[in-house]
Amino acid sequence: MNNHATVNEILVRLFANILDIEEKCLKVGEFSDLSISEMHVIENIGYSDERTMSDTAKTLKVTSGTLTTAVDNLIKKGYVERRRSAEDRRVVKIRLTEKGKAAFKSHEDFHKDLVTSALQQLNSHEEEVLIKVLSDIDVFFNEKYNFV
Amino acid sequence: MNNHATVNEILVRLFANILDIEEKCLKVGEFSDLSISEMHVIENIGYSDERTMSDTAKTLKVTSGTLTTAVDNLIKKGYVERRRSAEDRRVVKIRLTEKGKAAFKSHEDFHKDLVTSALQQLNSHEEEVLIKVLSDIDVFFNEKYNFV
DNA sequence: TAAATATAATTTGATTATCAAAGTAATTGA
DNA sequence: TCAATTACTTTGATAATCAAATTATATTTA
Repeated sequence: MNNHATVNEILVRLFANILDIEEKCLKVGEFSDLSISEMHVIENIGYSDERTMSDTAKTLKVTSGTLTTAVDNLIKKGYVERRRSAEDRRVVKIRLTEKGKAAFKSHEDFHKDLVTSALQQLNSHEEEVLIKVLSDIDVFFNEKYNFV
Repeated sequence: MNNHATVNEILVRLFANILDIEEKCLKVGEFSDLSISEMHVIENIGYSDERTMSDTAKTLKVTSGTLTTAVDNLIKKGYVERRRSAEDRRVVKIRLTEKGKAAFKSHEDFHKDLVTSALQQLNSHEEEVLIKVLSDIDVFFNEKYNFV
């Protein structure tokens, strides 16, 4: 029970810290004209070659109106391209430009670096446990709060 | 190296999920007139009996102007009280009202529940490793990114 | 197959969170 | 004592977001 309070405190702090580190590092890097939420849109598109607006909005958990304006801005800044689908002309497909891909890669590298730094602190047994624990928690949250 | 990619993916997903769960649970609960960021202000004040505006702004990492408007709204909604310090009349002290304390407790309980749920998945050895690992990472981030 | 319904995206109008810079009032220190 | 500093608030601007209305297209159904 005491442990739970500890974990809670550490998690709250870790959470705030990570968000903060991400934001500050973005602001001093090559792609500082991107906000965190714009970077999250890029991150979301970047894992696929091409995505529809509605799928992207759904996984980002924003309304399609919100995504439309976000994508408008990313297009203006040269990170994203938009085209209408030929099969279903209601559908709009978005993909990263070369600049978008570079930003995606840079953000991925930052993430990897963060994780590598963190894992370097651990011995191989701890690393194994951490991975198991994180997967378990991930699965569990998806089940328990799947109404979300 | 492969592990790092796994940890990265899980963390990104876990992060998004936790933020989302927090927001959605807040919206269906008793204190649904509070936004997440308002709840974070309450959380920050709640650990102390009374805090100054500048200390609070600093730990929340927002400007004092931002905090002033946030506190204005929290006062309007009845969660926070503000008074000028007698010792130094430039200083403004804020504290939670009874309603604010109730909201704080409710949010704490939610956090505890989340952590308890997560920890239930683990045996005691795993739990121990998790706590050590989280503390190590927390300390490490504070050192590595303390420019932030 | 024409009309009704559903779907995908955008636009509109609003709110909230945020910042930087300017302003106000109180305190400190040379 | 008055210039500089500090603590906070106000102002004016911008980002991100939503819900609801709108437009265009596709699907279903009578």
